[in-house]
Amino acid sequence: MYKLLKKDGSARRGRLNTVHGGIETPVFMNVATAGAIKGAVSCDDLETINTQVVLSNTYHLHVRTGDKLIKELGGLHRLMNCKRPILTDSGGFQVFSLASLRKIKEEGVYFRSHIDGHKIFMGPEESMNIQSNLGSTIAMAFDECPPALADRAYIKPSVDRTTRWLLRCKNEITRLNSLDTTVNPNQLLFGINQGGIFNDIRIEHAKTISEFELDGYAVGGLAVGESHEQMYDVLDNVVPYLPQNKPIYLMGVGTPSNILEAVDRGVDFFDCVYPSRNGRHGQVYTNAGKMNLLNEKFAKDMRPIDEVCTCPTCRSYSRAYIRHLLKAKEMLGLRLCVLHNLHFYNEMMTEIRTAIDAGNFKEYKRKKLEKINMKSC
RNA sequence: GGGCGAAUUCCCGAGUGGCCAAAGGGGGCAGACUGUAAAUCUGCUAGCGAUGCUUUCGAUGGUUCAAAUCCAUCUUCGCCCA
Repeated sequence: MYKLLKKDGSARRGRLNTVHGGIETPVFMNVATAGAIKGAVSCDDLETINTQVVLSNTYHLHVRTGDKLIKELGGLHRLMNCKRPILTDSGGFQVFSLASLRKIKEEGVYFRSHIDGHKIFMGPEESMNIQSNLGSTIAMAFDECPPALADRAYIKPSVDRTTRWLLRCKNEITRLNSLDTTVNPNQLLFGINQGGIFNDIRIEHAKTISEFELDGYAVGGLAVGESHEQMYDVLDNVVPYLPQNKPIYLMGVGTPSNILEAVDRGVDFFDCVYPSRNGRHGQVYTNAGKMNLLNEKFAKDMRPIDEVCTCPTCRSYSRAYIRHLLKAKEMLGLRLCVLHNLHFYNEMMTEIRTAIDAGNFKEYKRKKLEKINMKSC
């Protein structure tokens, strides 16, 4: 399945083969929570922005429009007309982000729908069933993502429960994959390491889940309130204890700098709402730093967002035009920014892979960080 | 020609003697956002030597300790009658 092709320091070049095609790593997955990348980006657009993997969400698709219907329609790939691998998050993050609307129990989590308030129960088996119905390429284990600042007394039992849930996830997906009615009987399962910022809990948990022989391992519960230094420290400590012959996924991260630092610590998979959400809010990434296109200084700026960018947006449109569209609240403005940002991220991942292949990742990272942290914008 | 009504800070609009530099929108300016309850949220939006001072509610003059608010005249804009 996963092939580690080359190491450059701790940075890894690899390939994960799936039934929906190969994934060259390190990779940034483009977030399409509710079955679409927000900003009117279609699966056709993925070709022009170099997307390899799409990420969707168990909870959101279950609540609307329903995983059973999606299965009936042939699965999420068919529904979205997506020809690339799709990873589905398990709903574990919603245990964190919908904290005010849920109650955690041993059997699972009781949510109140953020749409209409009705009660929803989701445990490991439910999450696996939903993800199986969606037929995603990679399913994530159902975990609890506790807040970064939670104390030891909260984290320890939470992590232990996440471990018990992982066993239930594995058993359930094994059962589901064996049924002849399954949309994607080759669905992969990634487990998730937790432990807050407590390295001893993290390491112990990493060792435990390493024995589950999963298809990949994620580090979750980061970038949820702790500092960058704390996050990097956790990675330094935990990544070495995860199976090195499997892909390693840092969930929900992050900024371009975060990604460069995490690749340098052995991480292969990433996802983050930043490029899409920030794009919708007019903030775009360039090789000369971040830029808020809503700023007045771009009103007469007829240059493309990034002079060296080859994305569909930069090939045709100016900062002034996009600023105008954003001000006029035209959907096209959001779309152009999202396309640019995703292209920027995906392009950076290509550069990262090229650098690792060439054995000069450290040098590449140093130069890239210099560029993207420039304040000239 | 006569009658009635209205004029508020960039715009709309509340306020009808002191708690008013003046609600609330909009617009403008800036910031935030990390497995997306997020095309969302937050802050600022008369000026300044700034826990105070100055100028401001169509204009001018007046009443009052105190006026965006009361009075007079004027100007402009609506509506109605001729």
